[in-house]
Amino acid sequence: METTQEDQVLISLRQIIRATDLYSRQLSKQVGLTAPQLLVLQSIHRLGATSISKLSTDVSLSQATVTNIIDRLESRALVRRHRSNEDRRVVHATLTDSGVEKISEAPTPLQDVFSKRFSSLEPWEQSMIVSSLQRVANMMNAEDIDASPVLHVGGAIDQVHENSAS
Amino acid sequence: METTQEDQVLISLRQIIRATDLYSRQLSKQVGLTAPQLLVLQSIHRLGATSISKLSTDVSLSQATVTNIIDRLESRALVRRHRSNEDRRVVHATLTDSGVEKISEAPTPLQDVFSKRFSSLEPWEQSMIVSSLQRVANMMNAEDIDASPVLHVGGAIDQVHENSAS
DNA sequence: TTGAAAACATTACAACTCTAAATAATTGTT
DNA sequence: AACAATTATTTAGAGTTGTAATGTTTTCAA
Repeated sequence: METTQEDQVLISLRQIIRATDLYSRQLSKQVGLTAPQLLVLQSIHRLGATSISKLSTDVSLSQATVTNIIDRLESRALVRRHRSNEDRRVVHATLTDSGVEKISEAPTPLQDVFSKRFSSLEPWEQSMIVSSLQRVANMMNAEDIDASPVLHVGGAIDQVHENSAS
Repeated sequence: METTQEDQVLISLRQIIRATDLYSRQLSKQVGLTAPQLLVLQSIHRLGATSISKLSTDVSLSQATVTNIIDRLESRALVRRHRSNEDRRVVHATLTDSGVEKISEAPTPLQDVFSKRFSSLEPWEQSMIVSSLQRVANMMNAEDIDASPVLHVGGAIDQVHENSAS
């Protein structure tokens, strides 16, 4: 039986998902934070005091999951919760001092190896990979997008808004 | 603040992982099987009576996880276990009749939308996506593979087999 | 042959993840 | 003002996943 292109997609995806998970656990040992925890922390850092729901869409996790993660972060005093005054339904999360500190000492949420190798690729290669990933993500979420004409492949690749100007 | 290419990778990845998870749950409602369960079932179908460890590398999951999944499959009589006679350490898993039936009625382990849209892409587009995914997977696993500069798309998959006895 | 090391599988445990239901607060309608 | 509908978050419950520890069986060497 031969492997189709689609099979290859599936295989790669599983490997990627697994690698991501393994790295998360490794991270947890080294820094004391799992990848999703770090992700949420960074998101709070970036967005300022935001609602749980905003965080949830930002990191692509359900509200319940974010609540769960914040529970843990709060119990370690990396994050603090307080209800908004304008709208007492919403809960704002902010970083504590140790939360900020923790972020600064933490590595990337992606494998270091990956970062290193990825950044050493040619810009066009990076773009190709990014646009492929985006296409896959898009094709998977395509419930609403029924006939979305977007994504003209040619344009997608040229879309290099980042010029590695280091 | 600007999003780098690497950020884009991370974002897409999270979306893909989430989409995969959501689909798995949807599948579970429709067919009564989660994606990894289906995956394991198909793997047994394809490989014949194999050991747990072979299955585990085939579907990119840990042994413990496969054991766990097989527990569930066995309790539903989709799979049967029996110890090998040649080597009584290993456990073989085989499909029952209802297991085979289940497979035939199950959809792809990937979103139907995805399959549909992916298969409607031009061959070169498919190849580009596959090779991008493979590169990502490889860059993430790159512990052993130290300086492998090139990925010949065809052969890339076999590389992952090797699991170093350092 | 016997004992140590290795290989295979399972168990125990902890984290993550989701959906659905429950709780709390706001908004809109009458 | 009171009640319904909506919005935001949390809780409850179940499945997936991995590591570490455990129990078996095999292999190998003295």
